Amino acid sequence: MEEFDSPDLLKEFKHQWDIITRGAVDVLPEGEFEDKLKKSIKENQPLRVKQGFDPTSPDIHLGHTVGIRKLKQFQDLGHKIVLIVGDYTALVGDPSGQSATRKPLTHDEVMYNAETYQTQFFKVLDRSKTEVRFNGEWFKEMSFTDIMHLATKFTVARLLERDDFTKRMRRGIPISIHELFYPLMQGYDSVAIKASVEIGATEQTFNLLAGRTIQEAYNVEPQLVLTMPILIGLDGEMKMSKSLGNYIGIDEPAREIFGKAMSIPDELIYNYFELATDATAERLVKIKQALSQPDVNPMTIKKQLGEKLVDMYHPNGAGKQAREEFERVFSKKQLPDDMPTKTAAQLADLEIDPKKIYLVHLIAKSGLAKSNSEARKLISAGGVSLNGDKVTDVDYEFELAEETVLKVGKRRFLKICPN
RNA sequence: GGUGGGGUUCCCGAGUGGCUAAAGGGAGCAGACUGUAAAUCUGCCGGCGUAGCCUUCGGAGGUUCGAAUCCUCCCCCCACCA
Repeated sequence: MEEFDSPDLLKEFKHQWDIITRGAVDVLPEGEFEDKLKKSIKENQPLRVKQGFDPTSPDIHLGHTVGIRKLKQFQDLGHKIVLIVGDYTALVGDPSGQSATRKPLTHDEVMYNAETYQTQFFKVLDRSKTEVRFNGEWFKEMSFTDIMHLATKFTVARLLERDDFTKRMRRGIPISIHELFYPLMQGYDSVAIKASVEIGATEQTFNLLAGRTIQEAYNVEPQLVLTMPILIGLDGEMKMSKSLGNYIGIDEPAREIFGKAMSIPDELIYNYFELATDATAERLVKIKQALSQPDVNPMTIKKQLGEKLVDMYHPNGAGKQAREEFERVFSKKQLPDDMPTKTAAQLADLEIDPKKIYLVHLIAKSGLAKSNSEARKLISAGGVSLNGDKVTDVDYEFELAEETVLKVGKRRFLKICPN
């Protein structure tokens, strides 16, 4: 244990420790973590806190923000944040939590995603205090000998003992050799940037700990590991992920963020407050209490959640506005404030004749349905209306004479006007 | 390397020459009821201006009037053997 004589230092440590461990699942190894933090404070030497993101999709969602917001807390405490954009690891694909090999991305896709990632990161983090590194920086320099050397640091047995691999083996789903390299690559990132702490979701525990092993093998002081809970997606079952489509993207319009928040199962309300918002400990206690009272409709609290989430990623006041709009559109079944609009000329561009609009085409070509067949199904299911009048005739055609509002399902709108 | 068993639509899984765009379940979408929650019920659930066509049963060829189904080669998974 470090000697910690000054009460000021001790107070600072307690303050930091409290913030850092809040919401975390594991802090490994605990004693070592405390010592390292104390040393950092005493010597005024910030920790290098790392988290990596593979730019496999263009959207950062609330699931990612669980880790990013933890980074932000470290940042606010004066520590150094190092974001790794995994341009090379993305080409391999992290097998964590995967039931099948990820499909490889092209370099162009990766670079495009990496670009949009960065702007999204800085909706939470302070750009000027963040170091962003692409891991291609070191991987593209490695020779085959270097790679083989890296591969000697880990045994097959250790890699295969992971749950993800065990499950895949048992179910007869292929595992490619290159996927075994993922933890090694992630670990080597920690060597390259000399990470002192790495953050990740609990499913990352193996990779994070592998980082320690690799660092030691390369004579770098092993990093500390901090794991955060996995945020459950909108379906209430699976982890939030882009590929499952059960996510709230931080770049989404206010209305979407709010609407999606409203669609989560009630049991997840507290969870979202805790993991995805900056609600204070006192606020969380109040929320928990309110949710346990039978006379409180969880919907009201869910609305607070939606409002909060919108405010985090949109200008102030957007949350309230989104809530009001939601109430207007869904509770009172009125029209939204603003909706996508197409003029006669724009319709003509879509090859729709404003004088004789074939409803099926209008729905499909304006993107309110994926295909004509889909549009037809929606019409015959009674999910389509024009100016509030339900249309059930699949062959319906009409002339665009006045401003008309097309509604498809509960939440898709399109306004079309003659000029 | 050998022998045997497998690979079916988003997922699981039935189907072993035409009746098969392919049973059933799950997921999803829409409708009713609601709080865009849950539960329940109903409909849809490859594409095309709905008419027959086109695409789809690991991949590529072939047999046949006709193939998810038969043959050949290849790829992948599993079991046992080496």
